[in-house]
Amino acid sequence: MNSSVHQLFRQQTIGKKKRERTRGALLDSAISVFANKGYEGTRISDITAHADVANGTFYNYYQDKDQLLHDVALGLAVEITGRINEEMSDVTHAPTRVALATAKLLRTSRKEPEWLDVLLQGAFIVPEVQSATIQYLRQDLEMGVDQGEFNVDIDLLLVNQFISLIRVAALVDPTMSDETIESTCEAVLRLVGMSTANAKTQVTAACESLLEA
Amino acid sequence: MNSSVHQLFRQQTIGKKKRERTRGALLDSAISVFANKGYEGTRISDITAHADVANGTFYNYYQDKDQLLHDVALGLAVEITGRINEEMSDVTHAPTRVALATAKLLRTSRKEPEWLDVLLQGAFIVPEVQSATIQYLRQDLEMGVDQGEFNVDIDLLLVNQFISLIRVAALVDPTMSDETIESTCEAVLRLVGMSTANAKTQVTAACESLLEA
DNA sequence: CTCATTTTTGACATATTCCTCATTTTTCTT
DNA sequence: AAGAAAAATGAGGAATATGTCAAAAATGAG
Repeated sequence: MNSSVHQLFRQQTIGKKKRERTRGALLDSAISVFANKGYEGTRISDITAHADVANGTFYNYYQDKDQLLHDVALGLAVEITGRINEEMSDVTHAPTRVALATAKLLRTSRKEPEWLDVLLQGAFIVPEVQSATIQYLRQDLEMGVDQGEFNVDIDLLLVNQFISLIRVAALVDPTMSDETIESTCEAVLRLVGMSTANAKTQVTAACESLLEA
Repeated sequence: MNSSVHQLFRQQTIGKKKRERTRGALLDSAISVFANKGYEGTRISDITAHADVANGTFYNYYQDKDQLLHDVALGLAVEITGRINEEMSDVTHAPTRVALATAKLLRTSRKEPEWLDVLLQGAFIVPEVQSATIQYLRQDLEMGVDQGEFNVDIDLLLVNQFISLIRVAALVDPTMSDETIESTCEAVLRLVGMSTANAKTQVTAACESLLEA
């Protein structure tokens, strides 16, 4: 059991009391199991087995799978969007921000495929996770419209279209090749109304700045 | 039980022997139950109850849920793509074809929301259904490139991006308002590299021709 | 209408998962 | 290191699902 590499939540609970450490183990295990079996397909016992704890231990922390998904996905949302936003704090050009954020997100998915998978599962099931996920994206999109770079109405449908393009990348190419990342970045820029040529230019620039970092 | 309105498969088996009629009832019921509970969430007993047959009857026709999903989704794919293609046999302008096909598909979803839902579930689970779904779409996309209207590489990723935009429409707005349909049509045209303005024009024209029909 | 054939039935044995809780084990403060 | 509090345990009862099959019912060809 517990062949995970990530240990996101366990990292966060080192030094804390036993209660928080076990919770971290459950959350980390949930990431792996949800990603591999899908939310519907996972059994409570899958998670406890993966976390190397007894069956009943689960119920000391959560009442059901829903609550666990909520915590896991929200934790991932905070972690991932937090990281990406921090790294882009000095970028003010909306197309660059969008291309960079998309590329960074997909890069994360290459290193930790389970994270994006579970985050997106959560975003489509738990409203609160959806809000958290959408929040920053919507800002950048509206910034792009204000800057005259994006030529499209920003509404709930568009934001969801955007997210679904991210999801498809992970689905079609789980290895998340550079090619897939670039194609996806270009696609999201076209979606928001940029020309193919313009999108290509932006993505090339953004990806170069990624390599430097 | 059996409050369905569609009866797609039962229509196809009127006059046939009992065996085919029962199979049709199971297939129609599967559409409703898969759509409402999701593939993973449905139990064999949900389907037999909905079809007003005994539990064991299911096993006279299928060995498991997978086979049923295969038949249901493939049947829907054939039915839906067949209808749409027939209605567009005289349209040779690729952007018009793509806008029209998208609008027609989403119109179908407005009248029979369960059809598109189950078709797409199948397309993401059963490879054969995915092929059947992609087939015509890919032709039209390549035609658009040849005609110099679409400015993008047609690959598996793009086709899946296209399909995911369809799916999002059904997810965000299950009532499938005219606004959602038009927005989605415009989005798919932008995805394949058309300008926002150009996409709008094409969609307006296509939707007008829909109203005439 | 007859009756061989086809189809349906539903109780049942098997299997899975959920969730509880009395007991045991571990933690960690003093 | 002691011992009260916190946490983990896992056996087992309740609930639900699966797949089988001998018997009953319906079908439809002649």
